Amino acid sequence: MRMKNRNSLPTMKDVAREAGVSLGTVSKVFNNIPVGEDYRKKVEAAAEKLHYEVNHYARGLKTNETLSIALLIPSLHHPFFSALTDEITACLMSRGYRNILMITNYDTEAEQKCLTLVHQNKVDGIIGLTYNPDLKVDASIPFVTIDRHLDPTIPCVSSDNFRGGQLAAEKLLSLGCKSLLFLRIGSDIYGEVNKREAGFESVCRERQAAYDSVILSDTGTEEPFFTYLKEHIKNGQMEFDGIFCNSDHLAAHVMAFLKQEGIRVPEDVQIIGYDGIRDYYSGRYHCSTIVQPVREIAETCVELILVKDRSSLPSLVLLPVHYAPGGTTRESVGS
Amino acid sequence: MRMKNRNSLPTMKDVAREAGVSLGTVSKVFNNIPVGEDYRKKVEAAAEKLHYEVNHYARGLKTNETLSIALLIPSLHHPFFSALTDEITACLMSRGYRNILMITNYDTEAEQKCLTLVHQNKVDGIIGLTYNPDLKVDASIPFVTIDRHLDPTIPCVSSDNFRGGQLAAEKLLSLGCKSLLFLRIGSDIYGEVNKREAGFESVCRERQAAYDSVILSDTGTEEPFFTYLKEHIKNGQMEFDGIFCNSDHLAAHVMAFLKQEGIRVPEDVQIIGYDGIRDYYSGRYHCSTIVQPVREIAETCVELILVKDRSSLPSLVLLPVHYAPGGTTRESVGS
DNA sequence: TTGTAAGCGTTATCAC
DNA sequence: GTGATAACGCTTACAA
Repeated sequence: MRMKNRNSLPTMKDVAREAGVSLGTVSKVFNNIPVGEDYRKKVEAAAEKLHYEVNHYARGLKTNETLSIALLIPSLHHPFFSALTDEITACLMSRGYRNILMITNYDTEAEQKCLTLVHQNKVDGIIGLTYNPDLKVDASIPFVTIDRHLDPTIPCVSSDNFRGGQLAAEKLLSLGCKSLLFLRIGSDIYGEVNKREAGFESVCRERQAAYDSVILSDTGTEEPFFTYLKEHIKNGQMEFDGIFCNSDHLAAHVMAFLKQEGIRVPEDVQIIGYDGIRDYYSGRYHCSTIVQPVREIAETCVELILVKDRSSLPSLVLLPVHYAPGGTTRESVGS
Repeated sequence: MRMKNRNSLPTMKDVAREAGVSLGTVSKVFNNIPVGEDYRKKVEAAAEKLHYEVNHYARGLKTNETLSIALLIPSLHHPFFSALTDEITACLMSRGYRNILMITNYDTEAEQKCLTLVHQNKVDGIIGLTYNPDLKVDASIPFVTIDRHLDPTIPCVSSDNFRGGQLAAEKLLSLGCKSLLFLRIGSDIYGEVNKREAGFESVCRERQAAYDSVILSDTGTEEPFFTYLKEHIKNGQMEFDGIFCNSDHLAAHVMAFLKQEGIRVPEDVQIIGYDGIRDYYSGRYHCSTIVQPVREIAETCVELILVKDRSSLPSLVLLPVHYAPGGTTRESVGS
């Protein structure tokens, strides 16, 4: 058996020689193209013997298919992002695709740079959870976004944020709250996530419930919330008795502040967050929350990115959310 | 300008034609091989105009370099794994490499299967945090493991587990503990992680402190610990006053159990865990803990995997840990 | 220096 | 159904 010049691996040519058939036949075997049964056997035996594996790079060069998808995600420190990444990766793998992971660190420039990197890599598609409102994406490569709209031709997958906001308001009201508050901090750019507020407010208005909302653009500090909250504490009594926070993360910070101010949760004020990722250590939710269907979001992204005919894709797919109690609401009271 | 047959992207040939130079010259420009200044200018202009990007697949086919590294990790739900993955990915990207992420789900077969997948993909190296004790790895491809030993020729990167165990014992003793306990649950196969116990015990013996330890193989339940602990509670009083848990995760479960039994932490018993990943929501440690240097581990893995001359690699690299109080120890007492 | 041409390991199009 | 052979887009001797 001849060794190739490099320390290199066997090629189809080697398999062909070993099996005593032609190169083309070997290729057909590995592409499930009909071939005489005896030939197939010989090829398979030879491949086995040589430990042959098809070279995806050579194949990709010919077919323009790489069986790999790039995922752009801001960070894996956020449990929602890491859960999403986990599910997307698993889902891709189960379909024979590889995930090229790119961490963008919430940096709009990094996002754009990743796209050119990925472009060089000739991936078959990109799934992106990004913050750059005017990300320049190459129309020639399949793209799916999570929570953000980039272009009407690019499908966006998200949880049903509007419904989530409604659910939160409905729940707080049914749990006996009389005066509601919505708190949000995050990116200024418009995304699906903004609809949480709209859903929340629609219920408040419909039921003629008192409510207020405070929206903070993402400056890195929640201080303004605390200033606001402080102004609304009179005689150690909170003016609001139900708070819907845009995320579980924000809810955690608000709870820490309230504790420090001597306001009890859920006795004095009930809180609902959004995301619904369970704490890894305790297995519990961090707070009562609107749970995002992480797996369904992941599966939908993967399905959409792999669709061959991209002429008639949905521009938006909304996946159902549900409410889960997590100790920051008084479930026994209302329902 | 001629359009290629497919909807395809410009190639070096196109750039060469556009710039009025030869194919080889274009290649040289993109590989930083000396070329006349005026030629370089022309090529760069043409590339810019055509939005040319080099095709990594074609290049990889020639050079046998793919600029991509595969990472095998059990899951991203575990905060330590997701933090590690985040850092490794960022580190790879900063060096112009891509991360092909593979989730193995703690499944030894999946681990092996990933390796063949990755083999096809012709990655330049593999970083693996795996559980399969007899993983068959191809010696021809650079490999670095985290926390496990596969083969003396394969570098293993880990935190200094022995020192971590020592630190935990030293800390508990200096905080006034008289009777120590070590608790561990996890994979049976021998890895660096096992040294936590040895370090802990070495200090206990040296200082002639009373201690016991309970080791559980990973059957999915911590019940036996609780049975054991229960047996050592007399009159609502715990026999041990200092517990070192193999992980923060285990510490969390032990704490939950103790709370349920009416044992107070840290008043009655002090607890130290291992890992030291801060809670994303509160920014705090989950417990007093031995902190693993996640970033350093990531950087070391990346450095080792990219080393060209693989003839003289260390077989083991231990990175320093430190202790961090996290509310489950009585810091004021001892130090 | 710059251009030319021979592969890298596949797939795909032909004749046979 | 099978076997040559020409691409795919690039790197790299080697020739000019």
